[in-house]
Amino acid sequence: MTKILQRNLYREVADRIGDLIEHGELLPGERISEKQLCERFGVSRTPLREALKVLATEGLIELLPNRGARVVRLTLKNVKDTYDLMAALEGLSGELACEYISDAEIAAIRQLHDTMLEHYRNRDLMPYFQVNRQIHESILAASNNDVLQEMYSNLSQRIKRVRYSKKMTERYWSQAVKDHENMMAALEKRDSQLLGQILRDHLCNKIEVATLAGVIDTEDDKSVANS
Amino acid sequence: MTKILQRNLYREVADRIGDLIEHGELLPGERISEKQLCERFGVSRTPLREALKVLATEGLIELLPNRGARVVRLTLKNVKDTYDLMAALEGLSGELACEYISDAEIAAIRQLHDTMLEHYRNRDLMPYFQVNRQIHESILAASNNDVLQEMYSNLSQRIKRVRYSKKMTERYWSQAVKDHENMMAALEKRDSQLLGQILRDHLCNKIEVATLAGVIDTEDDKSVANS
DNA sequence: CAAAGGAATATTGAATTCATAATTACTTTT
DNA sequence: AAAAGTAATTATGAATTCAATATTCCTTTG
Repeated sequence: MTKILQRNLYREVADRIGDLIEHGELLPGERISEKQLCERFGVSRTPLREALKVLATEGLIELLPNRGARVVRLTLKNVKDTYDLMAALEGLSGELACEYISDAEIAAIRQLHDTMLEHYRNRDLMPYFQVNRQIHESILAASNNDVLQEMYSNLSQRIKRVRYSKKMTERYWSQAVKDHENMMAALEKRDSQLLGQILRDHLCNKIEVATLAGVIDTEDDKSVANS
Repeated sequence: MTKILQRNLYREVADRIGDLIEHGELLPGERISEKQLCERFGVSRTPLREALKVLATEGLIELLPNRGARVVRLTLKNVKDTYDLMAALEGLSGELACEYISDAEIAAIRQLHDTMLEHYRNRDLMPYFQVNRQIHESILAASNNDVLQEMYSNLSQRIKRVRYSKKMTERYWSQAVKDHENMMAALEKRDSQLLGQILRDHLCNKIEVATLAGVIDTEDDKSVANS
């Protein structure tokens, strides 16, 4: 309901629609009413429609000519494809990071790594996820490849809705931690090939069909809960 | 000058502006005049501005608030980053292709491969490039990953301007052909790890700084020729 | 009562209009 | 004549208006 009065209106609107999608206020398959969103954001249809076109390009919504916009339905295949792609990108980020990363940056990641282990020992799932994400983001940042970061960020956006709803079994979790031990070792040796390989195969980058079955968008217009 | 009268106007306009960029009619750094393009395409500013926003999202142009749009300047780093990324994507496409490709599809690629060798023997550069591209596209298609294909296509678009202006030295060319021999063998064995590795390291995916120095966008507004 | 047809309504697509910021051209001053 | 300041012009940003396509709701017909 808060009125937007910033410059780059279309980008602002696009971001806010993105938030609505992420938080499940706009459901997959459901028609997106331009009028409704205009009123909600307090803008005219011009910047709103620009935002819709941008979001369609980013792959978050799809535009049906003369029949409005709707949130993209995340099929199992779609999510699997995205995971595969993100794994490849993470692999590349690891390879490049080894070439460019400074000792200080490695030390910072080592810090994060140890913190994460602490959270694992305490079985603090949410803090674990948080620090885990920070580690991967740090490696990505160290890759020194802007295009890579942009692409990864876009893919991340697309599946945010379903990503962190994974359930962690004990076996799964301990394997993920082992992967991270190996990652850390490879990074400290600056072994780009090895780190690349580990990240490409890293458990978190491999989709677990079973764990996702429950959060994938269903056939009918109303999606299941996806918090 | 041909008037556009199709539906999905903004997409049509975006594609045509993309063509103008590719063919060097719009130069990097140069300000893009909305009025001029509107007159050229015979459309109003509304769909044109939508197209500009989409092209900015696709990374072909950049929008400066209140100061218009301009074609993205391809720096050496930018192109290198894109190449690295595309190499990783090709690697993934190879891995996935090995899992999904049919015997018939392999046979088709073998055909292309042999044709390409013929062009190499005759030193027919352009036909060689053409068939070479077809091979890579076939593998990409066989990967059965739509998200991957979409992203590859976007990256490809971004650097089309400078991509096929590479000069081929004899040494470079013969190595590229050797790579292809190995690719073909890995594919026929459906050795996903091997094919992935080969494609990631494939010569054509590694930027040759020297060969690109001449075609990269320069500092001044007028770019060098890029045909 | 179900299905088909057709007006009424609502929604989208695109042009136009209005407001505001940037650029250019023209003075004025030193 | 060069620099600075100011008016005129132009370009961009966003709202509004107009046109065309879908959708809804009601009537008609079998």
